[in-house]
Amino acid sequence: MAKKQSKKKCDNSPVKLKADPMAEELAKLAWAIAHPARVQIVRLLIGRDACMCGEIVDCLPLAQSTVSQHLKILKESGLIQGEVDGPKVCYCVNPERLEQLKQWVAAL
Amino acid sequence: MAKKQSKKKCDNSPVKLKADPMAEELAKLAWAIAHPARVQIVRLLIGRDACMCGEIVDCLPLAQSTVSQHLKILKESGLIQGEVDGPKVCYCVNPERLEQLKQWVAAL
DNA sequence: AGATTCAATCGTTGATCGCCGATAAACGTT
DNA sequence: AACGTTTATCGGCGATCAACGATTGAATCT
Repeated sequence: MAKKQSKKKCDNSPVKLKADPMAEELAKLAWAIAHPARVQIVRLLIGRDACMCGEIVDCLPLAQSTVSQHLKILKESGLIQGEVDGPKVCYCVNPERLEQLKQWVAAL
Repeated sequence: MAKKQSKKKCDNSPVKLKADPMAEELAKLAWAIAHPARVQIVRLLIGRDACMCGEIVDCLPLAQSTVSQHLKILKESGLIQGEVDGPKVCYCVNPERLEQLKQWVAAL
């Protein structure tokens, strides 16, 4: 039987969805804020423009090493950046990257 | 010296940042799209309004069971919903939830 | 130099993810 | 009732996450 045409792919493209670089980038950014602690860190930094690492630790019910891990993840995503200020480290958001996240989500 | 008052907590609240329900909710939504495959699924559903599960499977280079897992995660986040249509299941985005994600991210 | 402070890193542990094949469950069809 | 189709779930595997304490590294202050 002619039967199952239901085997048609989406869109009529014969191949799989190509590895979408934008999907990967968005996923990476979303992953950065896919944890309550990281959301709070980002919002804290946005609200204060800049913040010492120690203050962030004091604001969260987590160990210093754990917070440092989250900061590292956020830094790797590009959402935040930290510059050394003497013995301390001052963190702040990367506005462009944050804007990129906002636009990509808005464009969904 | 009067010394550095830098020992001050954030905001001047003596306690830790309270468990922020909004942060958890946003993290949950972000987590839903924190994987390239799930981003592609969401975009696919947005672009087509609705899509059978089988079609989604055909669009991704993943096993059927894996796609089903991703769909389950997306469903649990509320971003998509699926209604049974005979032996098949028709998935579609939940516009309100998607809008919520957009607004929360935009409000960052 | 020595002591102190601050932050990053290391090493460990338990939980979860992401993937798969295989199996089960739901439904329509013959 | 038996079959085929479609989707969800189960079990297993390796990899990664999230958390912590302890240690190290860098910079400042006595």
